[in-house]
Amino acid sequence: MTFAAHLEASSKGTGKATDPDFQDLNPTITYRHLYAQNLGVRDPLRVIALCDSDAFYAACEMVRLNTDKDTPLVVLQWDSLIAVNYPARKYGITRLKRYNFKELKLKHPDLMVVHVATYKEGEKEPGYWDDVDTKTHKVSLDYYRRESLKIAAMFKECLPGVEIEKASIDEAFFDVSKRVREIILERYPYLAQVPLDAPNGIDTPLPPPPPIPQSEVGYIIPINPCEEPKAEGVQADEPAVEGSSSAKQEGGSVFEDENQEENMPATWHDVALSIGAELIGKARQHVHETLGYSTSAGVAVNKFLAKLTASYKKPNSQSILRNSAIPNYLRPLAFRKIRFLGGKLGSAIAEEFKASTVGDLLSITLEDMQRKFGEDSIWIYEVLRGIDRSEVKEKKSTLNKSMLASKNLPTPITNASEGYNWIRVLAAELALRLNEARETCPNLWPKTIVLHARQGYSGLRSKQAPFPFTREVTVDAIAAAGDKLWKELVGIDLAMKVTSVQLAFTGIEGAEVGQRSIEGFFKAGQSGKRQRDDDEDDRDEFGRAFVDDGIADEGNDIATTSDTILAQGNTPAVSFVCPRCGKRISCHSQTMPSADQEDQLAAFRLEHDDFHFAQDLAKESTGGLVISGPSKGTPVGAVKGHMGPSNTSPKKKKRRKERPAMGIEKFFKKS
DNA sequence: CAATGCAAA
DNA sequence: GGTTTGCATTG
Repeated sequence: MTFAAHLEASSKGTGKATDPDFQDLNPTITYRHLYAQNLGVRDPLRVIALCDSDAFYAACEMVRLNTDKDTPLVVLQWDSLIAVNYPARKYGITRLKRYNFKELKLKHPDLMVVHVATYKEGEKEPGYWDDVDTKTHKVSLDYYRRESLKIAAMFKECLPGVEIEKASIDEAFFDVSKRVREIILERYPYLAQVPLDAPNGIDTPLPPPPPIPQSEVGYIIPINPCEEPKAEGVQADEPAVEGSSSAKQEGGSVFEDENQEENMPATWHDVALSIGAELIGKARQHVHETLGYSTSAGVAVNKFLAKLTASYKKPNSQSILRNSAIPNYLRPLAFRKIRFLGGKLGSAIAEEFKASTVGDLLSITLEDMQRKFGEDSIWIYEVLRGIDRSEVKEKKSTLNKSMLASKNLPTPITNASEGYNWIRVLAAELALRLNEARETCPNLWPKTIVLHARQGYSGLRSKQAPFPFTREVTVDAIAAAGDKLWKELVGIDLAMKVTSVQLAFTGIEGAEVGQRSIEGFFKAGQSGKRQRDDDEDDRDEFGRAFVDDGIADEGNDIATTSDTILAQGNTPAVSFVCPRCGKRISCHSQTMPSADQEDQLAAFRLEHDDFHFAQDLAKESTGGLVISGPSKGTPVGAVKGHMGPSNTSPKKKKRRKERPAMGIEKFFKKS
């Protein structure tokens, strides 16, 4: 085939992309695109997947109790259902309704009803008790968190070279573009070189994709959704009682489309999506086989569409949304189903434009949208047209930045001692969770502790305080800090009854999981960074000599020490000088044991190290622009906003500029 | 940094 | 609906 013919084909043969509402869904893909490594969100071969666990909490309990896969099971939290597995949905059980335990058992003798694990007053660890009472117990989701971590780790292992962003306890986004690109080049080696007769060299469009049938990669959403304008399953909570979705389980290998040509890849991006789906499908299968969790996935060109696609068919299946199918898929969709449009913003938009579907909003111009909802609502405009430039950003560690233990009090408490009692329970949970996290990441500590409380009908109010670093984080220490906050927040006079108490750690930082331990860290700190090469006379900027304190191990000329200086009164200090910037960082405290000070210093050092790392990254992407001077407290986040070219996410709505006179009030009112 | 609010699962 | 989490905004 001549290239003139290719060009002809790529401009004319894809008539579907001419829909004026949906442009850019079928960009020409050239050899340059195929070879490029850093196209990021502009990659025309981008493949993103979202994978979520089916009825996750219920699945966890099934694994824990080793039930048969067909056992109907529900998870209870007090009197409400928080998870219903698919076999149980066949009974018409949904999460929304309220049930009581005995009622359920009577109606369905074979139904397993499990109450979530709870902390009991006084008990050190959560457990599955049969006498749960919201007055004395507190829910524990620890088991689910751990299982979630296992699944994430397995996905990571199965998918080398894939960016993974854990989006919640049961969901993750995958950017498989890189790996897919490699596979395309392996499978279609004739693409590895630009043909000699290519008219535009590397900017020549690729030849047409091979007409291989894509069969085992998942359900391909048709371009023309025949007699089913609304995709079933877009509603997350829809009970699977109808034959519709239960009849076609294992959708991965079943096609209802009689038109086989529909399933032929029409573009190289379609091929890429199929390869991405293969990768995800294999990983999902491995997770299913080894951990026992079934999942559903969506594969599409961006995060928002992947997320939407994942709910097309559940459970235990995956779907692919090709670009050509986007317009017809989106138009009838209730736009409130779109991520970040499900809340107040979504209802404000619905009201403003008297709209409910994506199609209803396509007639709204960008200008109108921005006039009503601020400059940044270009994000909304684009998302309605299938465009989403947000990146899949892998978190550095799987550790969360905050840890919250909370308890709602159906029977409000009226005296301080009850308050302290609950704080102890919450503190016990936090202690357990933090210390567990420290098993894999020893130098981990929360910068602050926060207490929230709701009194009467007012909203949540909060008080926070710095949380000191200690080697052992004890229940007592946390509870003491919590009690102090309680006094500031609610005082001793409980005229207003307390209906909710939450205790949280925030600003949790430390090394990465299983990466650098404290010892390893000192080694890592010097490797790769020259500077202090031959300077054996270790002196800081004040000329004080460093003393080896035994922490840094043999042959290690690291600038860390427990020198005692008397800079601040009589405060003993532990300090080090950064070999890169010469800054001295020290830790002083009258009360802290010196071992703890050293640990804290190690953490400071790590943080400082991270700062340099972040700064190096920033230099790469800003052409050497230094963002700010290094300091003890500068977190990795300093680089935020400089990382990607266009990481447009819904984040903030309106800013700086004058707020539009109209529309804003109702946006902030509750619906 | 402290406090509050929004959104999501 | 209850229990988390993360993020943005405002002071």
